[in-house]
Amino acid sequence: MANKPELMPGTLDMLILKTLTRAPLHGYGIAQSIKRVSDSVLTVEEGSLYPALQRLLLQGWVKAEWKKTETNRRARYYTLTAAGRKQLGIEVSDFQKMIAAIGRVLEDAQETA
Amino acid sequence: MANKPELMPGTLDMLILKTLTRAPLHGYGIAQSIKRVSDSVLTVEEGSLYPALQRLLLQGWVKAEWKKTETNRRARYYTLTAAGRKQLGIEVSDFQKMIAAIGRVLEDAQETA
DNA sequence: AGTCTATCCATAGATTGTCTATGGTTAACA
DNA sequence: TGTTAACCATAGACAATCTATGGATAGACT
Repeated sequence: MANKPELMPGTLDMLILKTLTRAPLHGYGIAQSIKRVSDSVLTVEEGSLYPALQRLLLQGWVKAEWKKTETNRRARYYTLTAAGRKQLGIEVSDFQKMIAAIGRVLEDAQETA
Repeated sequence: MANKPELMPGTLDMLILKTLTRAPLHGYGIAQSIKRVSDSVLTVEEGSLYPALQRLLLQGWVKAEWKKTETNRRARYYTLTAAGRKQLGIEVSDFQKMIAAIGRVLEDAQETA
């Protein structure tokens, strides 16, 4: 309870998949992108990122291949698969449903039973 | 990965605290209220609820007392404390910040680096 | 009288997903 | 030469949820 999480549990896979809709990226780049786009509110630690990528690979939602970066380094690039794109849709929809429901609880003044 | 969670991890304490801003309630009633207000999207299982209430008690965010319900049953009523009210404010604010950040990632078309 | 359902409490153990901590390689630059 | 940033990855700790279990009692129905 001492430290605030930098991420909402359960949303990481969705964030990664969404990030990959724009272009294939390596792990490090994914983490940077999420941080940048979220104005540094969301920070993906490497200890969360790489296990998550393994999960996504296993599920077949992304595929990976080793390449060279523009800076001449060896890196593993991840690409969204068709199944991954579909999964992203499901996750976004579930997420928005959840958020809306939580919103109803937070905003509710006095509901009628 | 087979079953979707009925709750977003990390939001339960907030939902409970919010529910108690309207009136003191017993555990069972809290769960019912959350379910009702959220149109059954959010379901708090008893195995999540009671441990959560213990946490909240320990933190001093709620206090409890045994009473009789209108239906003449023995139940433990929880009341929000001043500290709990403050904590709720913090959690809501953090939550909204997170949601906004996730929204930026999900909506983003093409950001400029 | 007996049984069923809903109301109410609570804990134990499994599971999941995050975190921290660790350890490694290599390009670029001071 | 050493330091930093870019990259990969795993192990183990930890937190929060779930499932499963167990119990008690009021009220309705048979």
